[in-house]
Amino acid sequence: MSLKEKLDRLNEKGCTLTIQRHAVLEYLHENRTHPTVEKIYYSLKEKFSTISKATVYNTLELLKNYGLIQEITIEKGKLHFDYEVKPHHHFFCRRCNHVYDVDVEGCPLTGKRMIDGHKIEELRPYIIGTCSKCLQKKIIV
Amino acid sequence: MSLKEKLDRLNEKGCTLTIQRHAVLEYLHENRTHPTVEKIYYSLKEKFSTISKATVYNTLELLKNYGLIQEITIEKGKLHFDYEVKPHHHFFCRRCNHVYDVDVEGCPLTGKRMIDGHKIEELRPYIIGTCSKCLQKKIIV
DNA sequence: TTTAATATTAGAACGATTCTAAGTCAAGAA
DNA sequence: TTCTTGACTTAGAATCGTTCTAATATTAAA
Repeated sequence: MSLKEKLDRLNEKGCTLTIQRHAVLEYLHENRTHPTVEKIYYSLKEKFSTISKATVYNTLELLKNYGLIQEITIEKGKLHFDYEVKPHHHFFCRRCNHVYDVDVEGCPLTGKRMIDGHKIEELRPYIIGTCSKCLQKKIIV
Repeated sequence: MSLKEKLDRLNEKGCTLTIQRHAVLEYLHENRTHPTVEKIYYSLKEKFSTISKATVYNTLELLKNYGLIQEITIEKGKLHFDYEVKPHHHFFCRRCNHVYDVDVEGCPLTGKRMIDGHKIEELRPYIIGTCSKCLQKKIIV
C-alpha cells in the first residue's frame, strides 16, 4: 500500500495526522530495513530535534493498531518495525543482527482464520541463522 | 528426547552436571507450558532457595547452545523456553499471554538448510491471536 | 476566541536481562 | 589428605529497552 493510501486511511478513521505521525510512517516507508525503535528515533531526531521516544513508541503502537505497520519480535529484547503488513517471512542473522525479508512459497497458514480453535490475528514466521553476507565474510559459525 | 538422553548428551560433551543445571532441565521437562525465565526462577527457588537469576539465565543459555532446549521470542520483551526442540509452531494469545503448541502440516521450510543464500539454523513460526479459551470467555476482541 | 480534548515532551520509573566481583565447589596434583 | 586451579554459583549492581507521568503544546469544536 502506498504512503498516500495509508495516510488517507488514517484520515478516514478520524486519526489526527500530526507532523510526528507523518514522519514515523514516512520513515518506515522509505527505510525497508526493519529498523529498531532506537534507529527510528535517532534518525527522526536529525530532522525533528525535539521528537521524544514516547512519541515514537506511541506512534508505532498507534500505526500498528490501525494495521498500517507490522511489529517484529524476532530479536531478543528489542522491537523492529516493518512498513509492509502483508504476511511474509523474516530472516534474522545472529551475526550481524540484520532482518531480511524472505519469500516462502506454499505456506499452509496463508489465509487461515483459525487453528486448533484459536483465532489467528497475525502471522510471524521467523527464521534464524547466518545470512549470506556473514557466510561470505567467513565469520566463525 | 527423554530427560536421561539430554543429561547423557551434556555428559558426553564434557559439561559439568550441577544440581542447578539438572534442576532447570528437569523443570522444563516436567512443565511443557513454555514458561518465562521469571516463572522458571521462582519455581526453582521453592526447592533451591539460594538459586540465583544469573544461574537460571546462564543455564538456559547453555542448554540452548547445546541444542537441548528452545528459546521463544514470541512475547514482546520477555523470553519463554521450551523443552521440545523439534521445530513446531507456537501460538501466542494476546489476551491471556499463554503460549500454545500448534501442529501445522506441510510447512515448506521443514528440513530446508538454506534460503535466499542464508543458512537456516532455527525456525520460529509464531502465530498471534486469541486462544480458544479466551474466545469462550467472550473477552472483547 | 474560549474551551475541551488530544498529542507531545523530557525525564523518571519499570522490568527483563546482563554484568561483576566475591565466594563456593569439584577434580587433579603433590 | 591438603593444595591449587578452574569452573560454577551467588547477590546485587548496572544496563538497556520500554512504559509511565506530569507538564506543556497543539488541535478541533463550540
